[in-house]
Amino acid sequence: MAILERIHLEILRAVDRHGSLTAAADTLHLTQSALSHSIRKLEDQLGVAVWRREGRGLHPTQAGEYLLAVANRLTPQFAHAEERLRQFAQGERGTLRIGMECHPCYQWLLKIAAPYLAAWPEVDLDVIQKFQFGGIGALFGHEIDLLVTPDPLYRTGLLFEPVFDYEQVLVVGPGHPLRDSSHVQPEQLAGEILITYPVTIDRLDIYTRFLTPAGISPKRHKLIETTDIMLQMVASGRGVAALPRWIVEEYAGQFAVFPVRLGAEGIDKQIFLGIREADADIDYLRAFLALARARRDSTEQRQQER
Amino acid sequence: MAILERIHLEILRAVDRHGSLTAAADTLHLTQSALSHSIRKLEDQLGVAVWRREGRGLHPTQAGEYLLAVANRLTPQFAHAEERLRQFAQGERGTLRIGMECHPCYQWLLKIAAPYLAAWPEVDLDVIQKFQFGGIGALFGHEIDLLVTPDPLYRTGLLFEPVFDYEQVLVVGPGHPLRDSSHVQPEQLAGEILITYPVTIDRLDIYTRFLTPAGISPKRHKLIETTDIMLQMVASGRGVAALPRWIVEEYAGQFAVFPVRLGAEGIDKQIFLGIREADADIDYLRAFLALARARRDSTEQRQQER
DNA sequence: CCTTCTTATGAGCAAAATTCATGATTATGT
DNA sequence: ACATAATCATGAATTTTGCTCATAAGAAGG
Repeated sequence: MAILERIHLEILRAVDRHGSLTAAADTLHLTQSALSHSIRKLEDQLGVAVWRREGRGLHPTQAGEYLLAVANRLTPQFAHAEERLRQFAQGERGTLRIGMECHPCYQWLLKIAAPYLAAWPEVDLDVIQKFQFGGIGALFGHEIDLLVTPDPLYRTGLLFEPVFDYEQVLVVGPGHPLRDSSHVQPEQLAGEILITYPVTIDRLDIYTRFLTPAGISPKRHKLIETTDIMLQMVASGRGVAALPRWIVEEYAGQFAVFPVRLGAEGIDKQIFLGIREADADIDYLRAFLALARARRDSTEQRQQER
Repeated sequence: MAILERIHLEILRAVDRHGSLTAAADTLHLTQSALSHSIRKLEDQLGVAVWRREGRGLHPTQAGEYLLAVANRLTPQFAHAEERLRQFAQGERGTLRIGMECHPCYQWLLKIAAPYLAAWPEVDLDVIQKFQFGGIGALFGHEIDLLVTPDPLYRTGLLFEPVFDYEQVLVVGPGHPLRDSSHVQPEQLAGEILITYPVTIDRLDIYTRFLTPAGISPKRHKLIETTDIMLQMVASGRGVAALPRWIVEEYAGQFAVFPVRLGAEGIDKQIFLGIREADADIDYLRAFLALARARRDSTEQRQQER
């Protein structure tokens, strides 16, 4: 069915550039005879001559001119495609699809993204926050390549690694009675308005690890999407929230908000990165993990210095 | 050197469209095994997987998605090129490059061109009037495919055929003493201003076949490029010219010009079409000759009816 | 659980591509 | 003008490639 092949286009181009079959054969690492046979067969199959043979010269016919134009258009695209695929093979190029399962994760990712994109110019990032079957499912189903989550699920085929430790604290406004307390007990929140991100209660540590074990509920529960607005509400005394300590510290200059330890021990949390085991040797993915790891180490050091 | 071939792109597309190797194999008239081997080899050579194999399904990897996009872009271009070349082979498509060696020829060509272009929508006309080595040379050197000339040169490799007969006449204005003469003798032009196209004298029949044999020269010789201006000059009594009788008749309504026979016998001329013998079987070229021939026959008939 | 449908794989074979050797033709240089 | 060198074409031999067949292994569906 198919008559015209890449090799024919390469031959047309080479002959055009080098002026003769013989010269073209050298650059294509074939013999003059091979090219002659090749084009002869093409001409037979198409029923049209590509060249006029005049003495020892070859001059393109109208069909040959047309075919040469096609060759000049298509041949570079083959070469380019092969180069691209080589980059894919080397792990230099690709799209890293990152799934996020927690709001603080996103704040963390923003800090990693900039240096990563600079180091891997041929890699695109794609951040996805809605999954049909949860983050783990998305990882398994190849919807994403990397999962950023506080809840690792060690399963065969998946690899998880902690990349960020932090303390989850209560955030209160400047006029709040708990503002200067060393810590807060669950009972002290019974009369409070609690502001959280709009997710189910079983994914909120302040419930699962603080209020629910003590059998306490806040007076009211408000849902707010963004961190800025949440902190604005807290600063103006309209409620309290639970957030990572480092986020509270980061916003301290902007809003009058104050961290209070949750319980005497505090609630310690970790963010994990999860990947498919099969992807463990993709360069740009390893590089992301390495960057996250390096950042973790330097952060720990800073925290110890305090 | 070259790894990626047209067949790989065809396979990628077929699998994408039909969902499985097996189904794709049917449409490509190959076995499932052939496709499997083919892509496997491609993957080995590129060092990158095209599909993730999951159970009995094939899902494109990032590289596969990219390659599919390439396939969707390039594959139709191959098909289109083959279709074009098939048209070249059938003589349905091409560019007919016509060389013109005489001014009246051009007037004649205009009449042929319209019906020809309508009948051969895929054929382009290209009219060329300047040749480095004359019309015959241009035909030999493949600068043109068809020569319209009053001077056939029968040579091996070329075919000539007369397509138009006409009488070359003297044209005079309304106040000219020769206006109603049955014919003119060379001596009567000795005191005239002769207007001709700007070509060498050996290509002007009024010299070669009328004035020069009688040893006569006109009083002055003016050169004018276009037929309209030439006739305007003649009509206003600024000189006389030599043109085909049918051109004079055609412009008779527009300008007050009158034909006078050159000598008692008149000067009879013919226009010939010349082609390369090797091109004699090109459909769109034969069609042009046939159209010219048909027109000649109908014109002769009209002339006989008078 | 068995059947069915999928892809993968290795061996053998057929076909295609390539090379080799050579001939024919035509520029080129002496 | 003639020998020389360079070109492309061609047919046969050879190598390489691609394809099919037979079959295995794995997964989906009734």
